[in-house]
Amino acid sequence: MIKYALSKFQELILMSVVTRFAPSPTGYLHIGGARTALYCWLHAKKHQGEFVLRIEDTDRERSTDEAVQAILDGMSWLGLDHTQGPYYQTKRFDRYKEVAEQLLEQGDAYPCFCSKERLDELRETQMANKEKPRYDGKCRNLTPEERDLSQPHVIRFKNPTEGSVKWADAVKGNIEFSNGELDDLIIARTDGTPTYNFTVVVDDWDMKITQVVRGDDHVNNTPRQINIFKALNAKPPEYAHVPMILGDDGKKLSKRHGAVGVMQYRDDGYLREAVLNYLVRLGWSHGDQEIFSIEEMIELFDIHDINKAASAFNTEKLNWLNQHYMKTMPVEKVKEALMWHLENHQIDLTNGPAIESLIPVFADRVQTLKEFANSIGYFYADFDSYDEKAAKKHLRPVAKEPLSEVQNRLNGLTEWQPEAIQSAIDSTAEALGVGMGKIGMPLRVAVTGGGQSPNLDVTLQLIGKERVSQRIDAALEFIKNREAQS
RNA sequence: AUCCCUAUCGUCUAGCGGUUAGGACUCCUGACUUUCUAUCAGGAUACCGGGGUUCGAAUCCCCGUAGGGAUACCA
Repeated sequence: MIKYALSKFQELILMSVVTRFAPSPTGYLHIGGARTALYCWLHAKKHQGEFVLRIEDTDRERSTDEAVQAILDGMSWLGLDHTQGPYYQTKRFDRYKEVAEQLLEQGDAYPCFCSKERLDELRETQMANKEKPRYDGKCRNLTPEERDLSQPHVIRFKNPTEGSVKWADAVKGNIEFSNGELDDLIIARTDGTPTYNFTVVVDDWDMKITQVVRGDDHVNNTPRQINIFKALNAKPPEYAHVPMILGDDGKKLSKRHGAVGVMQYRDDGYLREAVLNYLVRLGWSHGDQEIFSIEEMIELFDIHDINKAASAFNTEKLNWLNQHYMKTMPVEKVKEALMWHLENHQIDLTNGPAIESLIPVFADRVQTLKEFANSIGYFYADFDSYDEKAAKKHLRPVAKEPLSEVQNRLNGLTEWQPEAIQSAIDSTAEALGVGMGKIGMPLRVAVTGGGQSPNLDVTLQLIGKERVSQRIDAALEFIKNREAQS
């Protein structure tokens, strides 16, 4: 007990956890990035550590302010708040330059004067000879006299040629690369701007990142980065390379798959709780548990339990989770998320029942908030036409008598409550000697305009007594007109 | 071409040398029912292939196969 408490304590002072999410602002925050961000956030939260947001915008051609905003929006919608940053790499150029100088001085980097043309040619010959394309080190051993720094040049990192780089990846396990596979990568371009593999190392080092959680497309960059860390005499962080997310069809995620930007999920009517729960379970698990509150995620999450294999995104399961949360979350919380969609659908809440009373009755019949907003129009506004099929089937001359009879009984009610409404309907069916189907459906179509709705008792109650009576009148009128036409 | 990674129901996954291979989504059947749902109860479906190691392999090793990633003055 004491031993445990002590080690826990030591762990805290010895290495307080710092994770980072480091997207490049070339587009919206996509679902794969969101999951990576969630894992980073969870790991930091679990260990009461720091979560750094860093914008990797060194590629000025492709980075945009809109994309930065989209990423910020996505993160904040999901509630993945950072404790540091956002840092922008473009604001740290001086620092990168300084470190590059250091490497140059140490002899761990060198200027390279090879032209792009020569490099392209080199690559082509190597490909033709079925070799792995890589820089041949032409400028690696130039003498100081041979280096004319007034000429255009890049700076390359002098990668070790012998031995290998290995690390224990938190998700993939032991990985080893032979240095012979690596070449001397460019750390500064001709215009002096730093490149990715270099800035990442400097930043992860400066920001004291303890766990790098990122997409597994970075596995191949890791040995290069570790070598730079070594040259800088710095300790590399722990790496956790999470596999990518595939589309519904098992293919690489792309625009074809529809909702790939995180904000699109909000627009499509998903609750952030559902998206988070879905994402955490996609590629990570804790036994058989499917439902995780944010608190449970933080408590139970462990980067070592992340799955090694890529996983396909399954909208049906997301839908199920979304409905689950609509059914189980406090009504107030659901309402909060729902409001945006109601405004979108131009539903005037002043002209109908309290939206809170609709949430429990609709939560178990729709899967998204969008669908929700789409289904409740008749509580707030009169409709000017019926669903064609439903009307054809149920608003027929035979329905006239049941409709007027039930209207009479409903009008006579002193108490407009589900029980009373239900008994009015029941007694109508009984009095006329017909089944429920003969009265229920015409009534449903009359008051909702369509063939689907919650139970009639609550539906009628929520629509309101007066409105129900008016709509039955309208339905009777509709039937008469129809009779006259045929 | 080379290097790296991966492989359990259709999908997400549990499993970490001995299990009737478990759960969830989806699907099917039944119950409930005035519609659509929801709910409850059943059911179907999986260890990529081949070799080893072992008394015993989904699990460890090797070789294939398939998929993915990387080999940029992108990140």
